[in-house]
Amino acid sequence: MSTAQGARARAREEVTAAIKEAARGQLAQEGAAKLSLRAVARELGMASSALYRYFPSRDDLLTALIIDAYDSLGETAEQARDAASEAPPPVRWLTVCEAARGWALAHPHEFALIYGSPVPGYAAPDTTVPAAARIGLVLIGVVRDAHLGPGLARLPLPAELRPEAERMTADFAPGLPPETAAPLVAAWAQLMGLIGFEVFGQFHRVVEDREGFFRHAAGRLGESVGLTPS
Amino acid sequence: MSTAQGARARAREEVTAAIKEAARGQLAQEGAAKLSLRAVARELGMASSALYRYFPSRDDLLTALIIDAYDSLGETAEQARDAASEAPPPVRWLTVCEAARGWALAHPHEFALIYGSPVPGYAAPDTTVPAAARIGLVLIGVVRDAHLGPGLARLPLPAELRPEAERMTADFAPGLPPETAAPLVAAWAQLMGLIGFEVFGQFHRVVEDREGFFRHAAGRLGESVGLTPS
DNA sequence: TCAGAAGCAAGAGCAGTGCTCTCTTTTCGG
DNA sequence: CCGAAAAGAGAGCACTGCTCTTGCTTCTGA
Repeated sequence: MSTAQGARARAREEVTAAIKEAARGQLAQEGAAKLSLRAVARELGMASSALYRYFPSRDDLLTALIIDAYDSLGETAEQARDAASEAPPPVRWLTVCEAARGWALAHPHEFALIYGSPVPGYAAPDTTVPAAARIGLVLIGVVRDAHLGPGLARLPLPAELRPEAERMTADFAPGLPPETAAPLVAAWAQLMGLIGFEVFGQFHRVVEDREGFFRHAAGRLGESVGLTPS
Repeated sequence: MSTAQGARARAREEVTAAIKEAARGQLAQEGAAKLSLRAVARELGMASSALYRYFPSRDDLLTALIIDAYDSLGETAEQARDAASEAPPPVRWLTVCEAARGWALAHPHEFALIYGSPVPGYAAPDTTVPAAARIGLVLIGVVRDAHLGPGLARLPLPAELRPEAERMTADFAPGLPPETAAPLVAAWAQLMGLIGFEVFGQFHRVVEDREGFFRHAAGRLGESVGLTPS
């Protein structure tokens, strides 16, 4: 945002970016647990204490990296959606899912940062929420497009879940039939479960044809939210 | 195993158990990242160096805790299955799923240890594999029972995934129709995705009726492997 | 314009960590 | 009973996050 607002502010932004860049490099090599402020400072040729002018603590640096990771994943998903804007919704759904998987495989430690165990304290701070929502919004958008067209199947909804489903649609998926809200949220979590198992090595000696397996599973996930293949 | 084999060996087992017990306590309070060997030693009133007679490194202690956590979850799942042995397979599936969720909510840090980001190095060592498989075997067993009875729906299987599906059934789900193998593995990963999202706070301000939402999602997960509700 | 305020960098230092080494004590087996 | 093996204790190394103090630079407002 507001650039060219004094040489000092620009320098600050540049140093901040450099710190995050170096930290991201360490993250990719060693993982979040071994990310060291002193090593980052060493790589940048500055005193470790100077680093605290930019991030008040190690956890704050990690939080910044978390937000960046959410944004990076979200942007990847958005690009995949836009690139497949001509395709029918089920294909677009699969494209977005595969883009998310590809991003996670390319950035395993960043994926672990956002969908693995939360490292700082216990729960992630609220500042991460908007960035975290991006990929969810992409998935919702694909389903909404299908609903506006003719291609969304109706799903059964147990009576006791109806109030929750209506609250969900009102909160973050307006214009969608309430029956799809819960399956959509579930599919979001399940998609990350599939990706996480692959990234974290849980499929070791279990799934060999990872690509084909994921295609199949993600396709069925799309069906579970009402996207019927042609 | 081999107890009463000399007082020395028994003392060793006791100390080993005490170390793991104290470590588990720290894990539950602070999380894996802040588990400190020295703090464990302090709590037990022994020198930190003495601890290395029992675990050659911090990561080895963590690995032991990982195996115990897998076993604890597996045992919980097995008990739930046995307690519902009279119920029809779809109900038993749901019972096992809910038991897994309950265990994870009761032991969030242990869940994070096994299904969150792998802490030591990158991938978990092979010694964890048998313990990790336990809950998977429970899920397979439920579906197999349904197959031996009349209650398993046939699923479509894309031709390009057939070899992989047949390898899977041969490897760890003999006697099951190949079409269910891939959905079963996917359901396993997706179940942990659902639980993980709830445990890690990803459903914050998204899902309110967690219990009902999970019931619904887990039930549909059962359907996705062919378990048709009565 | 130019002093004061604010921002920035650096170094020393504190408390804590994982881990290794050496030394002493205890315990077991032949 | 005695030598060997196991266990414990303590000092110490290199590292960590973080704080405090000390200078220096840049910006700002009277």
